[in-house]
Amino acid sequence: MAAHSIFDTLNDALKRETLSDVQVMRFEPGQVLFRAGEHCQGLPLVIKGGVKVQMTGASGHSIVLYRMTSDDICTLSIGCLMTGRGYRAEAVVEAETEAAMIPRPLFDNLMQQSADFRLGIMESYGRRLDDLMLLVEEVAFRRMDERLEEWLLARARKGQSLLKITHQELAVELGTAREVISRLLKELERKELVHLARGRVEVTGLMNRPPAP
Amino acid sequence: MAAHSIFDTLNDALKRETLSDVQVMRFEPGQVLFRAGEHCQGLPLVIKGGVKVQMTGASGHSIVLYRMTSDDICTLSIGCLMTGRGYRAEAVVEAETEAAMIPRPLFDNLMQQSADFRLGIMESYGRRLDDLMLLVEEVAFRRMDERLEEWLLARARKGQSLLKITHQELAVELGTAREVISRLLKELERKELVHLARGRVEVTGLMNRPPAP
DNA sequence: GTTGTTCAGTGATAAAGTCACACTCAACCT
DNA sequence: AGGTTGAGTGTGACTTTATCACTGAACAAC
Repeated sequence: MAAHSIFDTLNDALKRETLSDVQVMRFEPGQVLFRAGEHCQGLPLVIKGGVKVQMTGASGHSIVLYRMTSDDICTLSIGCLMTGRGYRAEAVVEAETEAAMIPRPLFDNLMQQSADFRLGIMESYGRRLDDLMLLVEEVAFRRMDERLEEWLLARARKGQSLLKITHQELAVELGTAREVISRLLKELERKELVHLARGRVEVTGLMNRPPAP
Repeated sequence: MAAHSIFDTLNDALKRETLSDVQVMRFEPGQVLFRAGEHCQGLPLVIKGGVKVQMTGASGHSIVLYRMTSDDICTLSIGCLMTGRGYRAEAVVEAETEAAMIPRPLFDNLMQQSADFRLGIMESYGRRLDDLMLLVEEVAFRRMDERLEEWLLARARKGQSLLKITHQELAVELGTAREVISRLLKELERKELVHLARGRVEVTGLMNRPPAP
């Protein structure tokens, strides 16, 4: 199934209007799309690249909530745009990203004119809610060693098995403390499932595990 | 600010059409609006009452995700309706509830015709995302004793301080095990902040605490 | 009453989070 | 080159939370 942008569903007139109103921006890894507390300026639609959305608790700990990739619209921004409240999370660019910034009037217009656009937005929202519900369940009930193994395995499967990541970053991925990750990784190394180096985790022996449930 | 239904924003023609298409249903406490795995039949809009939405993990443990009250539309159902997937959570009626069941065609129609209706839906979604993000943070980073105290305090403030609830139910509210709640409550009783009885928690000494952050 | 059933209490143990600090490696700077 | 710096990692000691396996208490139905 070829990925296709939500814009492809628009008719020619709408597409022309969209192209004239939309501002395409480029972002480099590490750049911050928005921070907690800031107000929404426009609605980002990721054309290509990767952005992670994470939030920081009162304790100072952070956790990655979800990721946006090609053709994802930032549902969080819709909420901020509609209610006028500030962001509760922050978005950090991971891979080189192109995003279309949709101004509010254009968004309103598209919502009114295109049933497919509406459907796309609703589906995005549905997926985000699902993601977050799943995350709540994970964080509340699942064991950290399992979650870590699954995370590493998922990354290793799609891409190389040599991951460039620090223990601290892994801790933020799973919403725990760095020490916990360090100890669990040591344990995995003892079982010869990974090989560790500074800023690196090489997955060596997890590959024939049952996939995530 | 008087609560007003999202329907009040509609013009007369739409309101007439809506009233003829919508089926108002009544639910008693304990009834289940939908279960995990089931497919969505129509979009519930709560007119009055209270419904809790909770999910159960693979471990068999449950956690309350959020609640719906007057004028809340079930955003979870929109997602199911749009994507055709089954529910991931279940909805349990807490107080006697009246809800309008909106069929898909009417929903599509309203989304097309009314900007205010669209705005209302978007705002609902925004609130749900916010709720869930906050919940993730709570579950991931906050201490259980604090969360329990805050939960009891919030309930005690709006209503009577004598709560009819079991330890098991409290455990589901906070997404933990019953034993944990039992021990924490015992500790609170020892500090003379609550008084315990079978199926009851009376909040006696928490009232002059700092409100939730 | 007796008999179930739901609810609550508790000890033992394991997993996870917190705090404090030491060590290691790589980059940068005279 | 040697030294300094800072991010990244390892670990012990301790607390909090989760899990397991029970026991007993309160209530309802018979």
